[in-house]
Amino acid sequence: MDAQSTSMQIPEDEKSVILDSITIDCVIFGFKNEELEVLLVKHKEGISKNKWGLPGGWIYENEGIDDAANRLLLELTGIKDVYLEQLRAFGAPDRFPLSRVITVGYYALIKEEDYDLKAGYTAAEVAWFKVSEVKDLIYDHQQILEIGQKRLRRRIKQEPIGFNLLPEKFTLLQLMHLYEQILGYEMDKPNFRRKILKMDLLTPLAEKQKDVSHRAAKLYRFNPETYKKLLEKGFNFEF
Amino acid sequence: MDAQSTSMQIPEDEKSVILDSITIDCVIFGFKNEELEVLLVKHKEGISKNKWGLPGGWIYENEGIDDAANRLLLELTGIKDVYLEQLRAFGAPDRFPLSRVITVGYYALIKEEDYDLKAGYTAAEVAWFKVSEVKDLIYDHQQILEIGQKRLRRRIKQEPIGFNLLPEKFTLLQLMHLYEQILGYEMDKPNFRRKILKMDLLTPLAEKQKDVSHRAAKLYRFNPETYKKLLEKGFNFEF
DNA sequence: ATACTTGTAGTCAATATTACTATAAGTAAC
DNA sequence: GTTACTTATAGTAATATTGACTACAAGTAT
Repeated sequence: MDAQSTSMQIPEDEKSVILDSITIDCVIFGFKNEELEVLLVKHKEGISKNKWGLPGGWIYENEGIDDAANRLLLELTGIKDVYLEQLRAFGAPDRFPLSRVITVGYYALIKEEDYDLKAGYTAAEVAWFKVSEVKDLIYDHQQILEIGQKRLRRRIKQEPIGFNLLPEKFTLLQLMHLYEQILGYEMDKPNFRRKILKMDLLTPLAEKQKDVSHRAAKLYRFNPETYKKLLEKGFNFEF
Repeated sequence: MDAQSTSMQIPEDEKSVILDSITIDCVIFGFKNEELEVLLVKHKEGISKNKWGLPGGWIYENEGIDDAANRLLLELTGIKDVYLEQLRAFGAPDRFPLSRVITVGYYALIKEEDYDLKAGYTAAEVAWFKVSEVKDLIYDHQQILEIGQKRLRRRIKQEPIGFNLLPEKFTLLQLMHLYEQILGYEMDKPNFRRKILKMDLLTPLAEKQKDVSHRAAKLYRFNPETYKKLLEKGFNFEF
């Protein structure tokens, strides 16, 4: 979202407290039906009317950019304490056609189950899209999305951040599918299982999957203590 | 370098063509005498007079931020085509005391031998410092430096970017020392040699080291073709 | 000639990876 | 309930990698 695209919505007296040539845009990833998804908003006004783009907004003058990104995310999705990391600044001189605006890209990982579409915008304006099918976003948002995907791919190989996309309880196969989806290649079930279990990162639960038409798999929970230890020591999630 | 700190140096008629609340700051790494170094400049005017900070500057209104970073680097060091990558935007509301300025951090790797200190500034204003000894930089530059180090540490484990810090011809031990310096731990010589040679990333030269008071080591050159192949396929530089 | 320093080669046990096969535990169809 | 089907989970075996070493080569300095 860029300054001019929706500036009519901002009352005059509020304009003075936001920075006017820097915006924030968020790539919000979710995972549903074995597919990586991204949350997009449809612009209502301005030159990008009726086109889809990344959710974003302005930074208040007394607010840090990370704080601004967290606030925008809360305003949009109604959830807080999500995994959120800055991608980088995007500043091609012609990235926004009406004036020189630099945007700071962020990417977030959320559990789709926790998220209620109606919390912020109405359903007509915001929706999940399969990442693989997204195209023709406004401005340079397609590029920001790509950089976000690239970052996610890198991160997931070194930190178990994938857990932010899954429900609390999940099966090993779900986790493996998440990895396959993000990394873009297939894996071997027994090998994946062995490697991830040896890391001692998952806590097995007494529970099992329900309502599946085949042998129910054991459910696991992510073990944050081991995660911390592994982070300090450094490790490799390559499969 | 922030807007106000040296604003007196900019003629009035040039002010209009730069962006006024965004700057660029560069962490320029070098490697000399087995130590990782960083290039700093001493501020001459403004509130940070006589204090050391990262070299930086403004972005022209018709210039992309990556272009601006490359230009600033050329102006400062006289060299181009260096390894340069954006770190991220730094935007704490109080990072610059006089006004709200967001800076975009970059980090560069250069071969110190290629660099002539006198090309840009005079020797009194710019100097190399051992990274381990740098402290009390202006504003949030200490943080930017740390983030730069962290990024370098990460990158060097996945891409052989270390070559950008070494001279064209180098010995295996020099390369290993570079890794040790950046990663902060010691390595085993025979094992390092074996692993890196197997990657087929180095081209052995007929030449040997000169003027050393011990057995001269063979010199190697970096092989860019293998590098490309390895990058596509993905690999691990962990030692 | 000897000590000393660094380069380079090689060894070997432990561990990890890869590509599998095999079996267990369920559901669904007949 | 027996059979087919699906997914879960266990195990195996060849191969490659790692990590901690030893040994020796090739120079310099005394």
